[in-house]
Amino acid sequence: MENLLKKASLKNTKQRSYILSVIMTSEGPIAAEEIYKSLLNENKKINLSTVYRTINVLSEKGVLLKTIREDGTASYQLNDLSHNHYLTCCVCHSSVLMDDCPIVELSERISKETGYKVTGHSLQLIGVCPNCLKNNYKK
Amino acid sequence: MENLLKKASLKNTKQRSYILSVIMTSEGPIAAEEIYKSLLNENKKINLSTVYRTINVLSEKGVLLKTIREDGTASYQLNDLSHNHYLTCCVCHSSVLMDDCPIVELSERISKETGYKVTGHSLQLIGVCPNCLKNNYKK
DNA sequence: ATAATTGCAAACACTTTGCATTTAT
DNA sequence: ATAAATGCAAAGTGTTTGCAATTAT
Repeated sequence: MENLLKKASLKNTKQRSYILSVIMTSEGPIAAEEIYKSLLNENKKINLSTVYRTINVLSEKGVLLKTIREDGTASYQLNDLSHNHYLTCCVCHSSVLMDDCPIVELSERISKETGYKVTGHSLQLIGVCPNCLKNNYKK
Repeated sequence: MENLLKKASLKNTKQRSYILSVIMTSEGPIAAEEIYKSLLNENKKINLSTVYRTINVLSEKGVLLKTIREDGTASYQLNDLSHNHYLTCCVCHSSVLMDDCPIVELSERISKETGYKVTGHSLQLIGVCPNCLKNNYKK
């Protein structure tokens, strides 16, 4: 964890390690407010701005992968090979996590085509869940 | 265009057709505010709320594909086979359009696995553009 | 020592909502 | 006729920012 911070050339503060540990133990991509509340629950005092600033810098540095949910809130997870994406129902807004990511190969191809160094991505599938299908798209 | 509205069982109002025509002639995914300004430029009077309400309902009905940009603003395009995705630089926030979409096949597989009817997706690659690479990630 | 980070409060930007009026079916 | 859509203004929500105080190197 200190490694991650060093790699990003960021100072190792207790707030940052709190934030990282929440992200690392989270089931899926997690939003700023959720990180914040999770820390308050553990009696780790922190300011919400600090959470925002930290996840921003970490995702700019490529440590975190930023995914924006259908409602526009940003969520974050470690930028490793085993990260997840959501499939979200556009009727009832429920989500399921998909268990793999199809973008890895694509990234390399696009890198060559554009000259960009591709460091991450945001992917989310939208659909209608079985339940809403059954109820004819009624909420 | 009236077809699209009928398919979504929505009334055919002039505001809606204005909005659709802007989206159809746009280069890539376009945001609410941009649609709004584009219409004002053409002296088509419309309210920003109407734009928001229209694109929301159209994307819920699967007519539009909603993509959320790295800054959290939602952008919209027709949900057809030839839609585009962005590759955005996380340092200077410049974007390029990628010229195809790798998600079509994935969608079918996920449909079978989850029971969801997959109606769309949001994909965006994040990276560092050639220029920012050259400047060592400095803005 | 000093440059980076944090907390706080205030500002911001995008988006949504309630309600009265207008419009398409 | 009536249910849906629009305009307006006001509120909401997630996020960012300026600045003084604190902290890691």
